[in-house]
Amino acid sequence: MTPPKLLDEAALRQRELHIINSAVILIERYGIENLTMDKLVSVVPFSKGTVYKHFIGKEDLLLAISNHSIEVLGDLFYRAHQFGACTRSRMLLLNFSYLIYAILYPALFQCVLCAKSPNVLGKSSSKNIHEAESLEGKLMTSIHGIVEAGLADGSLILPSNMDVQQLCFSNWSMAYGTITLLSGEVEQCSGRTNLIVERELFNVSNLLFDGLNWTPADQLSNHCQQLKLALAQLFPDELAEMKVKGRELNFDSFY
Amino acid sequence: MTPPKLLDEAALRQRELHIINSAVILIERYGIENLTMDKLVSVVPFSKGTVYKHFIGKEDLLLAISNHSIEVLGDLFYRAHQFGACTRSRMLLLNFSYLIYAILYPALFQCVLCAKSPNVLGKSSSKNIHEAESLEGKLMTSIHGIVEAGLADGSLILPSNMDVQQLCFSNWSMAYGTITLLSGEVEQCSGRTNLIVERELFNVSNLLFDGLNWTPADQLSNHCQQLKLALAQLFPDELAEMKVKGRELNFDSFY
DNA sequence: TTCGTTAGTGACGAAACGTCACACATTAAC
DNA sequence: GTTAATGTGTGACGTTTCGTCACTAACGAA
Repeated sequence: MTPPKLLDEAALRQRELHIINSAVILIERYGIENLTMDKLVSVVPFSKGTVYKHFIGKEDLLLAISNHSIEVLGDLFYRAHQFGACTRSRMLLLNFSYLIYAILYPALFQCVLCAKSPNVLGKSSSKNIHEAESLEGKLMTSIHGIVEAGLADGSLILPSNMDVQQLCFSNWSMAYGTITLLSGEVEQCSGRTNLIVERELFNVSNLLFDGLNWTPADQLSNHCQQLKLALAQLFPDELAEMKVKGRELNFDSFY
Repeated sequence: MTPPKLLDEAALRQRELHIINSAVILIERYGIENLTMDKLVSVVPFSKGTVYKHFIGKEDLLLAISNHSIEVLGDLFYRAHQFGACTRSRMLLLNFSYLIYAILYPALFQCVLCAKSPNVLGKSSSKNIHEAESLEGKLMTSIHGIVEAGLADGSLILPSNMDVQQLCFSNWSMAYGTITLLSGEVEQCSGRTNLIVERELFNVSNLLFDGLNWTPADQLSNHCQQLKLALAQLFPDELAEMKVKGRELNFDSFY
């Protein structure tokens, strides 16, 4: 007796996306802290049992959303990576693509942050955990690519005590810290009233690049103007979406 | 009829600390994801109603733990701030005190990270939220102090397009990102197998300081040796505790 | 048509949260 | 000492959410 295959991969995948999208909408509307499986089930044209066929639990669902989000981010990174500009500019663009992402898709960004907590990882399927690892690796390849290009054309020289991975991580952790603390999705507290995330990201990035002697270390006003133009070229749709949302990047307050 | 005051502040505060400490022990043993109010109540010599007199809910308790943790961290920062060394070294020491804290008190560090999520802040009492703001401000004063000292003695010059707060934030976000991503408490995923948190923190800090032209930019091996000695002087108890835990800072793999 | 397998369902039990009606303690007044 | 009034402490209980599982429906092969 041959076990019949009734459901194809594609349909399953599509249903999974449907559930994920519905969950994201709920998160956008009511906040991630109020997402419950019962609410999700009531919104989705499937029963609880079916939803639990796809995700072993609420946390597994969150991780799946996070993975989906990282794919979106990966696309932005890739575009920055292959843009036609000097390597230092491209890395700056990549950092700003991260910021655009955090501002434009706050719910997704939040899911990614939440998915890093042991709370979530500890209760997720190994399948999704592995996928998360793989996807994050993908993100890193864009960063690696820019660094390698910089090393190749001599605009960047590896510090004697660091390898490529460490250098990539420096940039990543810096951008991560800045955006996480200032993007406003992690609710803001103390005296940060005068900090503007786009300006600080610009400053911190350039400080790091200067520390690396990454050339060309343009005059700052040039650099900023250049960034503005490149972003308009690289992420026209995203910038338009931001305009609709009423949260445009503000480059005027830089000096 | 004068309303009688039966309970003094001190007793209340002491009981609150008792509850907080019990919760921390539960988190250390079973993980933050498995902390439940029922378990906590069963461990503590008070009833549920009493516990809920102190904290309006589970999230409020987490924020209270976070606040308590930030006090501990504030002490480490303060010691780094007033150490007798050049300002650049002191900032590096401060960053490392942050790392020591994250390694030594993983449960506390985790609570602080969790408390930043809207999940928690959205359900906490305004009293604790305000306290969180105030405490974080306190942390910042140690960082500010070092920067101001550097500016005063000329070892650090403010970049033309940045103010003191922005400069402080640069260091903070950088250290935050590095330690958060690598300290191992936020569960690690992808190809970070070759990254060693103490080494990367050292590198990223120095890159940032170099970008700022923060003097003296010692020869690296010197700087590292100096760091090791200063840490032993500043945080002898903490380093001893780390030894007991079997997780000593490893300075040998730096080059 | 029948049988075996797979997909889908939603009622249900377990677990956790937070509340509240009540009990107990303390002080003030007489 | 008794009573009244208010502060403090309790844990059983109602509610919400989670995740399961016994059952039904749908489908394909024989």
